[in-house]
Amino acid sequence: MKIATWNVNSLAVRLPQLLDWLKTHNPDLVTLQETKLTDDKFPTLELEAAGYRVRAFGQKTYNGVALLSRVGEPDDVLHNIPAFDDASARVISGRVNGVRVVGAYFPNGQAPGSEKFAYKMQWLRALREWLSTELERHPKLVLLGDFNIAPEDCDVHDPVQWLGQIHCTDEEREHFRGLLGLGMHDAFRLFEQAPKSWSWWDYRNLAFRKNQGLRIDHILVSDALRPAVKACTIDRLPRKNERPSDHAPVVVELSL
DNA sequence: ATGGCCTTGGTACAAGGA
Repeated sequence: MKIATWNVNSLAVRLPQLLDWLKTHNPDLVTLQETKLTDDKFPTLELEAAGYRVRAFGQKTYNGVALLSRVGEPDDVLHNIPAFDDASARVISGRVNGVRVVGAYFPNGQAPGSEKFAYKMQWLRALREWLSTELERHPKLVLLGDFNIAPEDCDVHDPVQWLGQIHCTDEEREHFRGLLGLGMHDAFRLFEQAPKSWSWWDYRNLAFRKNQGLRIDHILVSDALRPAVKACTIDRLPRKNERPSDHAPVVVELSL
């Protein structure tokens, strides 16, 4: 079973690239972030024609997430974090083949000390509390998406420049470790990886060409799934497209 | 050099992203 996550930065712009990528990689489950589409504008027919069941949770202009499955209809589908009132469409979760999949677009946070940073911290607290109960109900759980957190200095092209900056603050990293503390594992780090592996590169400054990026898109698997994890990779190729998303897809392979 | 680019909304440039 292959599960993928991709922040497409507007599905209206990136749909052809997504369809290409699905055809090439045939993932069983996909979560998307920053679709930036209301559900009535979601390209459901095109994705169904590509073999996927489609669940979208979006809004105008910003945010927006989706869950695609070609291994059966997701059930128990939830939008956002229950008990956390949120104006943004950030989380979609569903159960497929006994696996709870939680696809999330974590808040950006803008800058430490800002109101948006405070919202990010509240959101992260609510996510962790919800996931701790969710894991009791669904031991086989995958949390994946754009976390907007670079967990360690090795996930940052220039840790000195990024010291204390958004994505790299101690508070954000503490929350990431808190998620691991629930019994989750960063699938990418279960394997030997090339140094300077990023999932996001700034559109500016030729950052991709210079490989100056961050690893902020992640796939966390629960204790119960860890033995099943066979590989985890970041696919840089779509970043070389003519009008790329600034994020690359991340893929995990499970023997399920 | 407190920015460089891309997307949206809307039709000029501001906001947001990361």
